Amino acid sequence: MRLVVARCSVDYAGRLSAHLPLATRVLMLKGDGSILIHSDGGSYKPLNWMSPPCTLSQVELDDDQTAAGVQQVWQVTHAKTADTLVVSIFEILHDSSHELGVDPGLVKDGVEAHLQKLLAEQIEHLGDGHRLVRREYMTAIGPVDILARDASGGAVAVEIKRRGDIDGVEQLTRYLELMNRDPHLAPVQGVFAAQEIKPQARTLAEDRGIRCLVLDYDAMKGVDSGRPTLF
Amino acid sequence: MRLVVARCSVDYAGRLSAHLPLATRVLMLKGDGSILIHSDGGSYKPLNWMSPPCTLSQVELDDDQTAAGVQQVWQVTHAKTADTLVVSIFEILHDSSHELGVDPGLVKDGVEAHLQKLLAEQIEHLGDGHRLVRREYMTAIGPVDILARDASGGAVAVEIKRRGDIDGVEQLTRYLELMNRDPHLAPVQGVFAAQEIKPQARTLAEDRGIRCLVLDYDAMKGVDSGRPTLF
DNA sequence: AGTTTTATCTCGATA
DNA sequence: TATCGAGGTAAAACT
Repeated sequence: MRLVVARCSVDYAGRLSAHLPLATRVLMLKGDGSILIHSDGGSYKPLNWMSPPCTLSQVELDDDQTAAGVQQVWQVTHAKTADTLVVSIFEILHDSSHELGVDPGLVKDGVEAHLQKLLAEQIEHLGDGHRLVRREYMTAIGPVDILARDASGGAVAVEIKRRGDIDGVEQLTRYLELMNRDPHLAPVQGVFAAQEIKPQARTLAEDRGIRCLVLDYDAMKGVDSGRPTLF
Repeated sequence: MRLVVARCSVDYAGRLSAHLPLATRVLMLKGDGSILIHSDGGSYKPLNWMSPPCTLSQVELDDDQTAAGVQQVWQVTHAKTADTLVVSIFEILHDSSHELGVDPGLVKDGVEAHLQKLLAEQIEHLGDGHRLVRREYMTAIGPVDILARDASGGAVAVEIKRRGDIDGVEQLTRYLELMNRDPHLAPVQGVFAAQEIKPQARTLAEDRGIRCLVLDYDAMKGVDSGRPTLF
């Protein structure tokens, strides 16, 4: 990631043509070759940009550009569509590079968070006599969605997904390994709960002694907070 | 404009809830209070953000946060919707501020301009034997989009709109009145060209002897600059 | 100013 | 891999 603050003008030719007159702006050059041109306002959308996959190259200046005071010209070309972005730099006011590494990415909590809340409230879905210990039970490698105790007092760890895939089973397996080393918890029963569980995930889970539980989101919503559905 | 590179985690609560685990990212703080959180990849869309109008405030740390190694917590709250973005900063790797000034903004060759360009290039859409005199033909009350000559040399004035409404017909009528006073041009035939022509506009135009022409933008784009479409 | 349409849309999910 | 639909859509055009 390279951050440049510069007086520049920009020309884009692609799906449409666009031009940015000379002004001071922030240029964000990402590791994948893409570039964003931001002003000090507006929304998250840049004034102009080039999406990956693309390549940036520095262009030789012609006499007109030199006479106009241009110091550098960057040409960013899209690998597939041949869209081009030309940045004419008149003055660089700041220039720094930073190693960011790969981002773990955004975790969206919509239905999944709601499912967790509902199952915690309606813990009887796990089986008769179950009671909630806590949501987001913290372990060294992250929080387990729900920790409960069954009728005989045995620990139950629940991983909740909207769509139950193999990844979710692997995740729960890691939690179970860790939790089963804790003498206060072991033995811990695993429950993989989801609105829909893929056959492969179910096979893997059951092979590992993890119980699968399909949740009916709408039905659980209907008795949300103990208030039965009106319809 | 303040640029910060930091190890941080981010939580957003608004229309949805979202969480960004601890990682190194770029924080762009704009003059209007808005904030963008970018990783070193993806497209122009930030991982997370807050749009203006919003305010940023620094929050006191609680014991848990201090114990976890948090150095600063920023809370950004939207002025209207009360959406909040909480940035927990563990380490600041870069921090710089820059005066950018007001941006003159993007100049776009929009769709209407593009339609004009396309029709000028494909002037045969006006009819066999037509040839372009010039685009943006200047008159005392403003430029006519296209001036052409038909097969017999008669002047043709074209008004182009994306959506052909009565206003456009009135506008063309004024131009025609003026141009028909010019002995070098008169008599001038009017053509009202648009992607879509409203029935009222068509009725008015034809009542005034103005020809209506519906343009197929996509088809015209397909032969843009003489380069035929590949599909 | 409120509403509708567009977008260099982006982005995820699905067949 | 192409296609479809939603988006914290945002932003422009139109009523």
